[in-house]
Amino acid sequence: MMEPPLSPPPCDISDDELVSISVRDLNRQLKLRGLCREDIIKMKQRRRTLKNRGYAASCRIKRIEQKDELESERTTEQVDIDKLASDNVNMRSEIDRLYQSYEALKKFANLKNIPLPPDLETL
Amino acid sequence: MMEPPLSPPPCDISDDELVSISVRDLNRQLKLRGLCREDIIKMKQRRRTLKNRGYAASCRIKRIEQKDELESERTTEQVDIDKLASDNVNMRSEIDRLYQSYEALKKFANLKNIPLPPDLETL
DNA sequence: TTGATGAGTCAGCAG
DNA sequence: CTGCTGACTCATCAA
Repeated sequence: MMEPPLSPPPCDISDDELVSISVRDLNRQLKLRGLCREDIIKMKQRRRTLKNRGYAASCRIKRIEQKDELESERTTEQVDIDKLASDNVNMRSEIDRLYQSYEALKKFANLKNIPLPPDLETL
Repeated sequence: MMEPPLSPPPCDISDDELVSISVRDLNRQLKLRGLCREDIIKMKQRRRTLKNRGYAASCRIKRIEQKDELESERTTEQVDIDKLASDNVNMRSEIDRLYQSYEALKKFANLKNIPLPPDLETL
């Protein structure tokens, strides 16, 4: 987007080269080409600025990724909740069904005047 | 942080005044003070820049709030999951307990040679 | 020095 | 014009 001034390169190193080269090699190149002190300082500043541009981009990407991650975790959790809630409903009717069966047996015993041992009498 | 140049105000309106005043009133003030065309343009640009500063701040705050919101929703969901899972465990043992009781009654009937009606015989 | 991030500036879009 | 947001620059902090 803002591929702006930064002042025209005082020397013919491209941005891509400049950011990827090591400081050591940069110094070597600069000496080799015989740049004046001012130009060397400018070149180093240009390098730092280019690096910062990259850092800013990473920072933005990271933010977006973290947001996406949070959202997908949220979605996953929602799925889990739905599953658990559905299991709960099923179990609740299972409990009811078992309870009714148990009560039916007790009622049957009562009808037939069959005494039950106390430990079977109660839940 | 960067409470920077923007060039010294070509006139004595403070930043706060300048951003809050309406365009209409600003024009009135500018005319009243008899500023030249250039200064008027500069003043309007300064106003736009100040507005942008505020917009940028809102934008950052909004981002943070949205992130916080996502995180708290995530926390809430996690609490829900824990509760549902715990209910689940309890119901599972409740089911087991009821099943054991039911089976105990049947075993008792069997022991006593009491025939059960078919609809009470099965779950 | 390197990398990350808050704040400010500008471009460009949407309303 | 107003407001928002992406990209860039700079200051500043941590490693």
